[in-house]
Amino acid sequence: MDCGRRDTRIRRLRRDELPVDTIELARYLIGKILVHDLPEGRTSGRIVETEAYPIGDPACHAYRGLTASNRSLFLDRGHVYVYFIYGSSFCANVSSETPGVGAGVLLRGLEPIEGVPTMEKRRRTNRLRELTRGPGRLAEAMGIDRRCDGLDLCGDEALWLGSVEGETAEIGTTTRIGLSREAHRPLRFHAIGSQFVSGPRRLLVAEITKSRPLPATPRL
DNA sequence: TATGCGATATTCT
DNA sequence: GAATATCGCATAG
Repeated sequence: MDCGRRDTRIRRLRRDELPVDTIELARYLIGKILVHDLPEGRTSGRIVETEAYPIGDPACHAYRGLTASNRSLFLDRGHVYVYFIYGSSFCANVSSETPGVGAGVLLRGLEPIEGVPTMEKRRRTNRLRELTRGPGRLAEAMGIDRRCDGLDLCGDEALWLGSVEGETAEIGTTTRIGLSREAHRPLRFHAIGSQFVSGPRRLLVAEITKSRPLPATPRL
């Protein structure tokens, strides 16, 4: 892979580039970039693990209909839904269907690109692999909390989705993690070979669905 | 590497 | 009151 003078600037994704389908979006987001610009600096990383929570899925937070807490899942695709779980962690999702339809994609793993020192400070550790591996760690490292709920990732905001040209990941498909309902469905996607994918190793062996290597992390 | 456990806050029953 | 899309630490092999 070319690691020379190529311009690796991150380009903002437009909403019309996002698939209008939860499962397709979950796959599409593997290899894309999540960026958060705050006064303390930019943090960014490559998305390496997602889970789909599609329409009609009992495990989806939108399954029982619109409430005050899950309303962001019903926004047009490309908005953030943030929730707090187990008394300890925030998790970030990307809304994934048309306005009024509730579904989302959980972001579970990120490969840090920019702002590692900021992430280390937020996470209170300097162990690289533990900065952004897992949904709660990812949100904490990126400075994502309930204030981000409802933001438009495709708008002109501090938190946004980006792309570096030419990226394609070798994507593995497995069952989702931490569920008691609908636990059998193959709705978890990950970049094969990434050190920043969560969950037990045995899950990494599952079906390979694409076959081009993830490029080297761009130096920005 | 893997398994188990306790802590914790919010939401819904 | 129960359940939960988790984390960090402990322990065993």
